[in-house]
Amino acid sequence: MGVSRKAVAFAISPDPHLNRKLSPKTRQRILDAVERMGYVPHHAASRLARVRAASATRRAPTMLEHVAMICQVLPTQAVDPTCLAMMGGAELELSTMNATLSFVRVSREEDWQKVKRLARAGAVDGWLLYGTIDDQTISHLKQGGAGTLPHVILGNHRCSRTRVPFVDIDSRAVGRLAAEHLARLGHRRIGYLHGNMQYDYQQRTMAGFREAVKEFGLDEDERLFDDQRQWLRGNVDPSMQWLRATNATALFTPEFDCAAAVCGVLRQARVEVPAEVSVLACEDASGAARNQNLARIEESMEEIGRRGATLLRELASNRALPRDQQQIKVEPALVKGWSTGVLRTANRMGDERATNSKEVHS
Amino acid sequence: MGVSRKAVAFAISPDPHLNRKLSPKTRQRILDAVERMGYVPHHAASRLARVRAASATRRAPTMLEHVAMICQVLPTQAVDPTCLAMMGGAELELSTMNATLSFVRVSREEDWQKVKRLARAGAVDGWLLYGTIDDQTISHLKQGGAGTLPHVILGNHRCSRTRVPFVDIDSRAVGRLAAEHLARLGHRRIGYLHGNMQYDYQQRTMAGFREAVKEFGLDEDERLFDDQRQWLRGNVDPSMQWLRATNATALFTPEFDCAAAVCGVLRQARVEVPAEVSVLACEDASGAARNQNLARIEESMEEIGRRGATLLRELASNRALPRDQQQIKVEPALVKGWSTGVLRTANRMGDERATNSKEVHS
DNA sequence: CTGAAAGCGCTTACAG
DNA sequence: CTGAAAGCGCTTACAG
Repeated sequence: MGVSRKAVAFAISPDPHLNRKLSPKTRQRILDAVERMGYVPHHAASRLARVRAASATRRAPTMLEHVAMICQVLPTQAVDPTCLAMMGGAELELSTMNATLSFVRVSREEDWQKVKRLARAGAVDGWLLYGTIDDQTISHLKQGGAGTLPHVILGNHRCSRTRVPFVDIDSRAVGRLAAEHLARLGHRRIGYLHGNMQYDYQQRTMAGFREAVKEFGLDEDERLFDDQRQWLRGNVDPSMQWLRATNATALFTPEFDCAAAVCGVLRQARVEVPAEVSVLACEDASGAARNQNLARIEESMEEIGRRGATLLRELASNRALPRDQQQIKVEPALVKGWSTGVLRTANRMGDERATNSKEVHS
Repeated sequence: MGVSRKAVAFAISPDPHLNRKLSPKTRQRILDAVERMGYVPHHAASRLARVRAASATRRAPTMLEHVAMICQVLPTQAVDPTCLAMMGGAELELSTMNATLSFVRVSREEDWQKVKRLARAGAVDGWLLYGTIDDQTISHLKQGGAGTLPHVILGNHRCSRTRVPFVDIDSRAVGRLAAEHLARLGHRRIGYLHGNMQYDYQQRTMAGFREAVKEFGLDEDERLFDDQRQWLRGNVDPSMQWLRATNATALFTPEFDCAAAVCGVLRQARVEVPAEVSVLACEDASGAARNQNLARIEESMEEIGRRGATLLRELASNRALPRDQQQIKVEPALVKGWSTGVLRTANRMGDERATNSKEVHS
């Protein structure tokens, strides 16, 4: 080939810094040859050899090869689509850097031994954290000697420390977006069917919604906020009483997979969507196949995973990343659908039957 | 400590064969000391050193340290609770052997490069396969040089080769169990609300059901088989027409998460469960928190993952495992709940209103 | 710019 | 049974 062993090492190195030491043309020639021969460096060998380099230069390795996703969930809670969507996104991103993603479930105290073990064995270069993450989780991570490795929290968390790196949905923007979209369609009385309000994101979503309601001069009426429970249970009568009493012309459901139930209740009550009442949903963007093309605000759990992996790589190579770049908020996106429409002048419920309303379900 | 380096290596080796070379007492003493000092062998180093041993003895390494779960799903299909439940089970089992589980999503043809790379890098000791697995998947696996590693298919697959190792639910037993349970309660006309019947497991479930219907001398009436679609959509009238026409006194819903919709339709039609009609569901055992304590047949996806990991370990250490031990069927379990009851002599629909029927929903 | 050489932290065959 | 020693396949500092 006429190239040195070192040049090959430079070319195939996952470190772009080393790649650049070769001319792009030479590098490509080497990569082609390597590809042709199907050569892949032995993982354990390169990892071991790099240990020396790391200790010689007295800095931690800057490469992100093996990432473990720690899912801290209750022992009973096995099924969690959100978690898998984030894993999918993280794996997608990591695979472009030839890195792998391991899954580590932590339910009980002693499960942290697994994490400690991985760290001490030098088997992991960074952590992604998902689930009920709080200060205690982080201190667990530090204890095992795993704290010298970079970590990023995915999604909601309850850490009080200000410098904890995370990627989450911009929940405030979700609430704002909802109010804005419906306001633009002329709605003034928007019903807000909220969840249990135990979580931060629920509070933030509502705060963003209230802000926008004020900003757009919509009706500020506390009665417009209702618990989603009655609707989820399919209790038609109380739901309809509330709807009539509040005179809401649009409904916003900030929790995933709630809008379908709401539409079901409205259908049973023969309330036409969107002619009489508009419905705006929230969905995970990757669950697109499931929904019924409702108008919705999409929050991409996959994107959280992707961005988490990217952030982790940056933290691995540059510990002094500015704080605002360590705290990433993923923007939600409004996706149009059949279930919202322009406010009609007289679409208080029961005042009229819309003449050319669309069929509400497929 | 007064023990040799070799003794320590033997004691901490993940290979039980080596562990046994020491007296249990000595081994425990060493393990305690190791634990106290928090020593964990460097992963890459031990892996590399073992390469020599493997090539010297001319056999593949028998240890299962790193397992990758290949999820072959459509690019759009990100959310899949079943997959995560299996991963959880596999990770649980693997963690007891100090092994890790990586997640590799394969959606497009070129994603197989990732698998190939992992195999060539010697980074993986075995594969778990999930998703739309067929003969082509297996040949993909073999091509990358990854075929020398053991693999186990989790759940449903379409491989025609007879010796493919897998762990799956015993679907036949699901159908049998349903018919048996309802027959014992005195039911003779059981409605079967089936899915799209595209998959093998759907065919097998129905076959098992038909077998048991014959065995228990229940009514064999083709009209008792109905597509679940009308019920899932909440179309009350056609569903009720079918129910009245068939005179079914019990309904079995073999697909996950279908029974709740069926109960909803019955509630709307004011048909009391179980006084007038019994409902028997199918659920993932780990999704227990979700269901409403319906009578159900539980299929444990987590168990599939666990057994898959165990089988993989056996394959890794013993390639000549008898075929019947490579093909594992996990037994479903009947879980009692409020939604099935003993057949009343006169509980044809509408003949009477049960006097002391239970409240049907929480 | 290149090549030979040391060494990463283990495992294990081998000599004592 | 024990200890010293070779070597796994890489990376990279170093001498040429």
